[in-house]
Amino acid sequence: MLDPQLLRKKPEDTARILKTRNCDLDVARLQTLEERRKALQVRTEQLRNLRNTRSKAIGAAKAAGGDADALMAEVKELGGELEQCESRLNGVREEFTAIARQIPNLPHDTVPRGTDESDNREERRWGCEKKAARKDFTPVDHAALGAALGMMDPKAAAALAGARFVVLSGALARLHRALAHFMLDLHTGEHGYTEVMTPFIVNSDTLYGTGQLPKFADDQFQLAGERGFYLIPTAEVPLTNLVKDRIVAAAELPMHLVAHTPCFRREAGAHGKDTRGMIRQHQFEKVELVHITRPQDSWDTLELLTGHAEAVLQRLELPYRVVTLCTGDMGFSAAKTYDLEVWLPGQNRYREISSCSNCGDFQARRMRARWRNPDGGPEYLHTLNGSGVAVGRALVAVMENFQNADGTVTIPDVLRPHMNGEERIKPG
RNA sequence: GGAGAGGUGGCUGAGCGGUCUAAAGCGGCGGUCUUGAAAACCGCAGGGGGCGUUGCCCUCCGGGGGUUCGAAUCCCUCCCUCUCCGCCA
Repeated sequence: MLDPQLLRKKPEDTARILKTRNCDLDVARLQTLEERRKALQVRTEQLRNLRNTRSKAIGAAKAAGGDADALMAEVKELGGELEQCESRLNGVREEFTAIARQIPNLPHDTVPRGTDESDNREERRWGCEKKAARKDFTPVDHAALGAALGMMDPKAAAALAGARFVVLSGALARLHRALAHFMLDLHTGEHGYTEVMTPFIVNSDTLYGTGQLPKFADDQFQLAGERGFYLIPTAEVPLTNLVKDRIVAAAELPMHLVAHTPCFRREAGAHGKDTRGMIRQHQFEKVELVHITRPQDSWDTLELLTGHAEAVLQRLELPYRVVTLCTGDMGFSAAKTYDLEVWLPGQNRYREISSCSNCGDFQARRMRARWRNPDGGPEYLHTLNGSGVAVGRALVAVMENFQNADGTVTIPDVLRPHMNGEERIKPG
């Protein structure tokens, strides 16, 4: 959520910036609501003050043994007007917040303006020599490789659950696990993260905190029943919400958290997209990095976080590039996002494998997550998150980049300790 | 699943229809004393919001709803915690 003061005091400026994010703000409506709110709130508080003082007078009169009938009649009448004012005020407030909670975060000054991914700005590339060196045969995609190895079975998964699931087996299942373990070891051992294991089911309040609700309800898997449970779409949700409704001590900051979790997504708007292979699944695993920082530290932290995600790809020797998402391509809660796109020879293109964002105080405001600033009062925290990295897509990338002409897959050096020291995955 | 007990400020914990403007203790901050520290004593301290912003006011006792002139206190409901029993990886 944006600072409501921004919407109240500078609606035009805010609307102009939001326009670059394909978001139209109804400035006139907001101003009307704000005028009504002001008048109603002042009146409501006056009435409440009157009621409180009169009610106390009744108590005092009764305690003194006097007669309070006249006062009681007066306060009863007052209560009627108060009730009316309160309900009108609530109506105005509800409409205001209903609008406010649908508004995306404001982009940082360094974010390129644009409408879609073609306007994203490439920052750098890594590993291109390696990419060029592997042109001695025509690479196939991971789905074909996996099928030939006999270790990747979308048909079996379809029979179990439906489309957009996969069954892995043998060395490929193990490689998947090895990737997750390698990433966790790297982030906890060398990058200083604290490993966290969280619920994979959360309530609606938690999803609201990170911005998935109310606007993106269609992307979530909701569980049947009255409890309002959802499967997490990413570990960003439980990790970030660890500070929900808290005022954390300065000494606790910054927080660096990592979790390996499954992620569940409806992929509601993606019919017919990436139907082959395991690029886009309803269930996938991800190692997620979350930072909770003081406001003054978040921009440096975004660079640090992105570096940690890049380190994963570098150790795996996977060619990639870093792009800054343009205003039109950014996620709802982000102020700035770097995507890491890994090279997939089977598709002959770069595909997203990590997304690192600084959300500023946007999520913190929704979560009421603050810290005690020694120089002042409580202040909203800044939150960042990044994939470090998507495990399923990392498996795809390793398979396609490390494939050999004979259909085998060489195991990257850093994964071999997790693979019984094996050097290759062969059919069998 | 059955039975019961609870959710009050950073923590412990009193209050159970009207000076609650929430006792008291601990912890915290400031001061007195001291070479320094401790002890003792004195004082200050929550979050959110509004407005005519040296100040005044509203709101918050797990969430929501209700009763009442008035609710931390009574009623309904949901959530959470704890104890005992049963079941269970």
